Amino acid sequence: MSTALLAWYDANARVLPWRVPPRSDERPDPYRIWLSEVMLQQTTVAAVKDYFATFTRLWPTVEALAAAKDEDVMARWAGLGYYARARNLLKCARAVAERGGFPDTVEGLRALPGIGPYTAAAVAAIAFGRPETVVDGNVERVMARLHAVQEPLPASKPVLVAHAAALTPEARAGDYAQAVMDLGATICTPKSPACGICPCRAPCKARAEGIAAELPRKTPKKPKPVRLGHVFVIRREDGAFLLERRPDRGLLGGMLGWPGSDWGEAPEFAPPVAGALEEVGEVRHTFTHFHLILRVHAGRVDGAAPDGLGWQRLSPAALPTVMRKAYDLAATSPALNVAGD
DNA sequence: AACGCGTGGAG
DNA sequence: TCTCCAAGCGT
Repeated sequence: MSTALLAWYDANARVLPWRVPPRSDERPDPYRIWLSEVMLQQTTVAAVKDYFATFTRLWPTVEALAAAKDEDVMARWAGLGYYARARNLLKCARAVAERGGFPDTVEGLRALPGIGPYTAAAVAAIAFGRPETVVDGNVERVMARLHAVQEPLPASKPVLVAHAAALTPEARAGDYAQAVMDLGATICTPKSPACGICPCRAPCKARAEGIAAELPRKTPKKPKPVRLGHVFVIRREDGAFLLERRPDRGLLGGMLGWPGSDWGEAPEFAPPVAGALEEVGEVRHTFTHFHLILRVHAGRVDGAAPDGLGWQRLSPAALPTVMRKAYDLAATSPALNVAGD
């Protein structure tokens, strides 16, 4: 099994910016492997590519990243989502720089901020050649199909991990891990797997039973409630905007945002500064666990910034997506007149 | 253990 | 429009 998969990988490995081709003499850079793995947590390759290029250009080494300012790293992460990753990325980089390099064992890696079972195993296997079992969503899907596991996730996870461990080879564990992930991304896909060209079709039980596309089963998710909120996009005559730095914990933690109401059924709201503001419309955005309708108020106002808020020049790219949507709407309205002067 | 935590693309 | 989902982690 693992032999056939490695042979397939040798011929079909995707070319990725953080990856060293199979059978190459080049050793992967642990920093780049770690950075890519953190960015790829619950995030597609397509979404990660530009961010990876920017981060490695600005901060080519873990020491450089460790020396970066928090606000710069958060601004560059904006739009990628799951912002706790960026906060933990910095904590981790500083811990690694302090100790003089990445640990080369799963136990050492696992102790670092933002590195869980998956990322620790992936870095240990890919960057350090250790025979660790790497289990991500792809591996779960491939194992569920190979062994026709009917039990739904997440209850079946321990069984899938055991199957994955039984198949992990001593040699080339990093290539093997990447091979399963490439297989899951290109052939053993969630919706319509290409079983006809799969290097693992011979031993695959789900394929034999004709139920590959139905596995892995998953326990149904809860419906998402709809919440309502109000934000104020306020611009001063000199072009500065009134912004807040959100607290480190919770939704959009550590990111820039527009001042406004809580988000709920019918939240109270009041402008943070007095002046002429008008409601310019609403934007919709879906988070992991709720839908949001955000009413956007905008205007040009001067005045002292209340506690917790500050006037600053704005690069819209530094905003998380929901806040950038509000900005984009406000920027097209006469109330803000961004283009007018 | 179950839930909170983003986003954009595919179907 | 809507649901699902993509190389998970922290609490």
